Amino acid sequence: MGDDWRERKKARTRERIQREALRLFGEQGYDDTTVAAIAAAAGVSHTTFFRYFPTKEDVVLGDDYDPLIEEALRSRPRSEGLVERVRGAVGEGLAAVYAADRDALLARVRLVLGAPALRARLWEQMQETQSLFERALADTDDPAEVPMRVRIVAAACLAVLVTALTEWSRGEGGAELPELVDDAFLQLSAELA
Amino acid sequence: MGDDWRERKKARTRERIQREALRLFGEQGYDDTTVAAIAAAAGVSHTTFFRYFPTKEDVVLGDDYDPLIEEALRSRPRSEGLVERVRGAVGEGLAAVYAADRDALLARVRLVLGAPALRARLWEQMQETQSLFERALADTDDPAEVPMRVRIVAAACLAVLVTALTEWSRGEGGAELPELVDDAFLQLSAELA
DNA sequence: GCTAACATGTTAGTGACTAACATTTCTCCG
DNA sequence: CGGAGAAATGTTAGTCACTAACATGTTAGC
Repeated sequence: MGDDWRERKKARTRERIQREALRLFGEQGYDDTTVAAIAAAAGVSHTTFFRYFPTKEDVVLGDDYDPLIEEALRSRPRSEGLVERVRGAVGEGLAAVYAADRDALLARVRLVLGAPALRARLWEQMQETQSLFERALADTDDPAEVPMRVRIVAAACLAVLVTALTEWSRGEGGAELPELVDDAFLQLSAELA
Repeated sequence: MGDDWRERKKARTRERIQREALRLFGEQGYDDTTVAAIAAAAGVSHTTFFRYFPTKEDVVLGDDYDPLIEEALRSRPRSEGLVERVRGAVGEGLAAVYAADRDALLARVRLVLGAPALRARLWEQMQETQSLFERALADTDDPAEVPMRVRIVAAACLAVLVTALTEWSRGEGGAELPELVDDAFLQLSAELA
């Protein structure tokens, strides 16, 4: 039971660090906020910061959307085309996240796309997401079994997704994300018909 | 005329730094090679290194392929579909580079895809290439004028290109790059027809 | 209360990168 | 030829992300 208390305390510390970090990033920008400053604001030492977040980028980039999307992807009927399956699954997963966290999500996307260091890490993270897409679409767990065709579609879909996210983050409150994403996939399909 | 000599000397120094860097990267890996070691091997100080290359990554990532592809893209007939234009232009540009530099290119691609830090920068560079693709395809110089449809296609095409490059770099000498790239574009088109 | 586990802090280091200033190396002109 | 002035290079010292070693505190369970 003491473990519970410990875990709760750690979780609170983690959240405090993240909250202060995001606040400072918003106030002075990502690059101009040092890890030392975040640690100080959260009342911990910089080593503690790194014990909770392996890198400065991880404070912003960590999320758990992947399992959600994988689940949605795997449960799509195989009768649909590959792009169609991705479009459906992403739309589904997105709707949930979007309804709950729209504003926070927008702030985060803007932060990430605005800071080169974060953008770079985003791509790296996307690579993992893509690998997950591929395995889900190819219905396997072994990356080596994924056929080229599926890899190509997965790569293209992820790229389209990022394009929609970018558009959303730049938009002046005009279009909403789920709609933008859906449109983007449709336009990709339309282009080649 | 003295300027000529100066420029030539600078060019030689630059090449010496790059050559030593690539050699060391090959021997001990990217991460385990410090800038100080590269500078020492090239017989310069580390500040001089940074005067020639703004970052360690730039030693590997700089190339001049973009203007080549832009030229090829802009001179394609507008009657073709967007993907078709990209496929043609990339194929054209690639053929030239490939014929001259195949082995060096392969080594470079392997190095980049194998080192996370380099991979991250590659995406950043790709973003610029994508912006160039978009403007060329949309026949404009103003990024704001590029329609969403073109942005989507450009993003998808770049993603497909990288997928082909990845496959090539992993391949055991099997398929050759121009062929892989061409196939990849065709498979993208086929998927949506 | 005592002790062992665990979280945190301190200190010192590495490595990429920058800025300020000193030094060398040319170039060009008188 | 020789010296003024520019351009390239070196030296030094600093910042910042991140790591490792070790010390200190804090809690858990007996």
